[in-house]
Amino acid sequence: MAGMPQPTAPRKAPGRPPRISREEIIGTARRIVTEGGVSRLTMRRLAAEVGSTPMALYHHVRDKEELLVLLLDDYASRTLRRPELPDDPRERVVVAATAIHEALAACPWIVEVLTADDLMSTSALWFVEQIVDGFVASGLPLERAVHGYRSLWYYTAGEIVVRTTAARRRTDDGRTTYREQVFSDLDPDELPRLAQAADRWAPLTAEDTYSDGLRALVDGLLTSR
Amino acid sequence: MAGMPQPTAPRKAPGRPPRISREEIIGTARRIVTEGGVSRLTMRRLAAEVGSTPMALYHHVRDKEELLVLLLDDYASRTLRRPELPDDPRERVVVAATAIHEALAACPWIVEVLTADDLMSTSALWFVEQIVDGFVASGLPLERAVHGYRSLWYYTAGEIVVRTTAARRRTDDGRTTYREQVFSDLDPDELPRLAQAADRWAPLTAEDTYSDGLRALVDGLLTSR
DNA sequence: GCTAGTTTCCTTACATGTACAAAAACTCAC
DNA sequence: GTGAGTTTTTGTACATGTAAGGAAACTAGC
Repeated sequence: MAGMPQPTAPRKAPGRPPRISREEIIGTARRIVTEGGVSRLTMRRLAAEVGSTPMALYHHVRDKEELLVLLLDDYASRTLRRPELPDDPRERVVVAATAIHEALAACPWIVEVLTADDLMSTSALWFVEQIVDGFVASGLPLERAVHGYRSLWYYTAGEIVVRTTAARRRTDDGRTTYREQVFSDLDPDELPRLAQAADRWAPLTAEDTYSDGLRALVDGLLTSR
Repeated sequence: MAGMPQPTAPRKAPGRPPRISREEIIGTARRIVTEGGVSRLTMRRLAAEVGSTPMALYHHVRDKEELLVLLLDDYASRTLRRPELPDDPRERVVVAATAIHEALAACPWIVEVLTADDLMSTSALWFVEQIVDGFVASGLPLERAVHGYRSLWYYTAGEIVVRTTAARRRTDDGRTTYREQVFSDLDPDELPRLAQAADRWAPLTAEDTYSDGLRALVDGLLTSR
């Protein structure tokens, strides 16, 4: 039995044996991001850190965007913890959506990836299941339940994308933005409500109203017929 | 009167006279985008088309992102038409939000810019006013009305960003995505609802349910206290 | 005219994502 | 062993956004 192939794997695959793996790439990418932020994550740096060349990465990952999606899935799989769900199906939906939102809001990089059409990390599927099931248990037909989940996802992804981008713009530079300037000279005759709210606009839009809107959306989805 | 400065402008500004203007830049950028899509819009091409150099653009525009924001405002100002608004304040909100959504959905470039914290083109302010006013007229205090508008914006921006990105991914390549693959082998015991909906998932999520979700959100915002 | 000051523009340079093609490292059939 | 086939890696090259510094074109004061 001495001439046997490696005991761990029969070793049949032809071609040049890989020196790096997708897992290694993702792990190193995660380290780079947690250490220095997502802006430090370049294909060249990543390649250097795994001891390879930039183009070698492209045999394990289609492009940088896919790498970020994989990073998001990786992140979700290791931070998403299933919460205790209440019995009331409506509350179940709210709690599951809030859990997703909290996890995503805590990792504000990957905003670009949030534009994925779904949160389809395997570990996130449980949450999607709970939401859809909560809708069904509340009386919605399955089709409406899926649509309801979609609406929640639009709202959740939109909230995070909009808020983190706004925050990024604010820290980028202290220059008066075009938008602030628009608000300073409003015509109270043409736009009375906005003029009325003008000075309170910035603090108002800075408030965290995610759960308010979420509850409203869930309520609306469940009562409309 | 022969030695007078130009009749159009007294000409007092010191410094080298500009050869290009922000308006010219935006106009040319709009032409490039409408002719060849947003992918054709590079700083170098834009500079060439206005007869200048790339870096000269940066004296009229902070960076490419600001250029895109300006393009969006430009687009909004010339395509947003104020619709007839119904008397019922709730319907007013729905109609105004739908108008914004339609205009934005029709121009799927600028997805990146949609992540702006608001739609603050001057021409869009009227719509924001109608939404806020509709909420107030329905009995919400101003503060809640502004929050309501915010929720609508999250939902609307999220819908457009998610949907257009999904569409882009689909046309990019016909390869089986990771997400499709996840759905093909679901454990019906752990995720019964998803397994139940699995084969219908793609068509279901392709349906346009914006107005359903919008109505639900508005209803929820108006009935919750 | 000349100099100083100001604004706009241009040249050069760099970091980045990634296309393309060739080289390298392996398996298998002979 | 040799050659064909396959997969991974590498080297080179290009387009892009944009930072940095200097040149150019003007005005105002002398």
